[in-house]
Amino acid sequence: MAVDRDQVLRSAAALLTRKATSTMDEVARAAGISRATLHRHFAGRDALVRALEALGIAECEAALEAARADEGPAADAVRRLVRAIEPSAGLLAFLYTENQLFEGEEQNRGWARIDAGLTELFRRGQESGEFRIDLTPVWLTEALYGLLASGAWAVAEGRVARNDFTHMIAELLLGGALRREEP
Amino acid sequence: MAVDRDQVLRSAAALLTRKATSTMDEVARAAGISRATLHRHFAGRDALVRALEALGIAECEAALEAARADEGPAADAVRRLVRAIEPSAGLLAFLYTENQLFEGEEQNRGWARIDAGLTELFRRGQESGEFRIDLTPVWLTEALYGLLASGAWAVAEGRVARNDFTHMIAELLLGGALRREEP
DNA sequence: CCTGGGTGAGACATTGCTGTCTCATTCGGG
DNA sequence: CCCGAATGAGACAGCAATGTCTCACCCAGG
Repeated sequence: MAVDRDQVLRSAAALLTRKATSTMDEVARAAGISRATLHRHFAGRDALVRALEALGIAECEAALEAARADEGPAADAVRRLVRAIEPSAGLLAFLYTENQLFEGEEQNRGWARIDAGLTELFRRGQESGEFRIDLTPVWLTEALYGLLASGAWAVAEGRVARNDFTHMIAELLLGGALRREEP
Repeated sequence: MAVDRDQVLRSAAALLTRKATSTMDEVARAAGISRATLHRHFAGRDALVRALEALGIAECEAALEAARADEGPAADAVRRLVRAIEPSAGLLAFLYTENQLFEGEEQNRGWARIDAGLTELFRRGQESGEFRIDLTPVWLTEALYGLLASGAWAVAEGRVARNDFTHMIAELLLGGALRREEP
C-alpha cells in the first residue's frame, strides 16, 4: 500500500496539464487511488496545487543546475536548459496559467529564485555580446515561459512532434524566424 | 437604458483577462449592471465565453485584414500584424488558455481560419527565403500565440512596459535573442 | 399624465465540488 | 496466525456559483 506520494503528484501533473479544471475525484482516479486516500495525502485542492508548485520549482532548479546555466556560451546554456526542462514543460504550463489567478498574492519565493537565475543567464549573454540588448532579460525570461507552455500544448495536441520540442523552442528563442545571413 | 452589449463584452474581456475565474456576479459588477441583466443578455457563463470567443475571432480577423498580411515582405507583415493585434492580446490570452479546457471539443471554425491565415503568412515567408525552414509554420503560429499571451501578462503585471509590447514580441519572434552579425 | 420596456435587488432551488466522517476490507509485519 | 495501518467505498453536510423567478422601480415615449 503506502501510496507513492511522488507518483500521485506526477499523475496529477499530467492530468492537470491536459485539463486544468480537473476534479479532485478525477485526479484521484487518474492516480488509481480513491478520493479519500488522495485527501489523506493532500489536505485539499489547494494543498495539491501547492505541492505541484513545489515539484515544479524543484524540477526547474534541478534543470537550471543540470544545464550549468552559468558555464560556457550563453546560447549553449539556453539550449541545454531547454533540453533539461522539457520533461517539466507540461507542469510548467499548468503552473504558469494557474499563477495568473493568484492576482495580488505574493508569489512563491522559489519562482523568484528561478526567475533570477534565468534573467541572469540572459543578462550574461548580453554582457558577453552574444545576445542583443534591445530585448530585456526579464522579457526573454517571460518569453521562455510562454514558449514552453505553447510548446507543451502544441505537442499535447499533436501539432508539433515531441522530438522537435527542444529544437523549436530553443532555436526560435535564440535565432528567431528570420533566416540568418550566410556566415 | 438598453445595456450596450458590446461594452459589456469588453469589460468582461478586461476582467477575465486579469482573473479568468471571475464569477458571473463579478463580471456583472465590472460592467456596472446587475447579474439579472447580464443573464438577460448572455444565457449563462458558457454563452458569455462563446460571445467573447466570437469577439476575439472578429478582432483577430480585423487585425489580419488591417495588417495586410499577404502584402510586402513577410517580416514587415508580421510586425504590422503584432501591432494590429496588440489591443486584443489580453483577450487572446484568456481565450488561449480557456481553449485548453475544451479538450476534445471541435474548435470554432473561426480559429481555424485565423490559424490558416497566420500559417500561410509564415509559409510565405519561408518560400520567399525570408524565414528559416527548420521551424514549421504551425509552430511559428503557436509561438506567436504564446508570446502574445506572455506579453499581455507581463505587461499586466508591470514586468514589461506597455510601449515595448509590440517591439518585444515582433522582434523576438523574428530575430530571436542572438545578436545579428554586423551587416 | 399614463404605460410599458428595461432594469436592480433579492429570493429560491439546483448543481457540482469539496471536506469530513464512518465502516468494512485488505495486506503486510510480527 | 493476528493485529494494525492503510485503503476503498460511500454517506453526509457545507459551500459557492449558477440559473430562474418575482417584484418593485424608473424613466422615456405616447
